[in-house]
Amino acid sequence: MNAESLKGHMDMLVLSVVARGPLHGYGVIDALRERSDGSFDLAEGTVYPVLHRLERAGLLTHAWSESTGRRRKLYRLTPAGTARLREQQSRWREFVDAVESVIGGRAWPAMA
Amino acid sequence: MNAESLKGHMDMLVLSVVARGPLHGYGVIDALRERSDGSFDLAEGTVYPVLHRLERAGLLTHAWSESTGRRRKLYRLTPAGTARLREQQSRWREFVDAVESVIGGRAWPAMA
DNA sequence: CTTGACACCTAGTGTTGCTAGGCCTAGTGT
DNA sequence: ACACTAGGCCTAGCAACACTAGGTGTCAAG
Repeated sequence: MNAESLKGHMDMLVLSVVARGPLHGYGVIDALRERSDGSFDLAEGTVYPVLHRLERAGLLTHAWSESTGRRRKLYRLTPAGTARLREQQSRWREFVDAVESVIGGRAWPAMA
Repeated sequence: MNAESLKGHMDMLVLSVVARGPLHGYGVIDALRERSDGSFDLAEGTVYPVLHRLERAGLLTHAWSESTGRRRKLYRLTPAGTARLREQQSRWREFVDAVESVIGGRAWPAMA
């Protein structure tokens, strides 16, 4: 999957998977890879900065977990995060519709 | 429409409208605005660099037109541009599917 | 004779996802 | 004992990109 296509949509994707239940960084990566059927196979260096940014923005909070002896930073949505997710999903629909109507619309046989 | 969402998709959008027939810069802007029903209302400073980049990449060529007394740079697709457009559209489908299955998919496998 | 639409252009900015590294612990070989 | 992998966290710097804010010039309308 091309890197650039993700720009501007990462927040929504991360918020989406965290919305289903508390997750730590690695868990977010796994969830995105699995739910996208392998399409989104992100590096840690991609995901961690996103989590930090979202937390700084007040959309996520974290709590440390040591249960397994391994330290994990479990993130979950704040109410603002839930609201933002809903908003971004509706923006996403509009975006897809707009793109589809540009590339999809009927036209004279594309030539050249 | 948020700026960041467009990243990585501009090329496809511009190629798409030019594929319908030769267009100059302003024409591209108009076409995108109209076809997207106002969602994509781009500034010249956004579109011109894209056209130049696409031409440098061999996906577009231009010819000057002076017919109306106004100089216009009419762009059209090269064969490579047509191929790239097709490829990007199929990538677009995959991208949309991947995103949808992340945000849409049903919640955690109730998992026993 | 100024205003605004049309038509072109570019240097610089801010955001963003990625690369490439680093640190630490737990388990698995050998 | 030692190496190696996987899990888990992190950040500095890079490159791409869309946008801002400016510029030049023509033409029609008031």
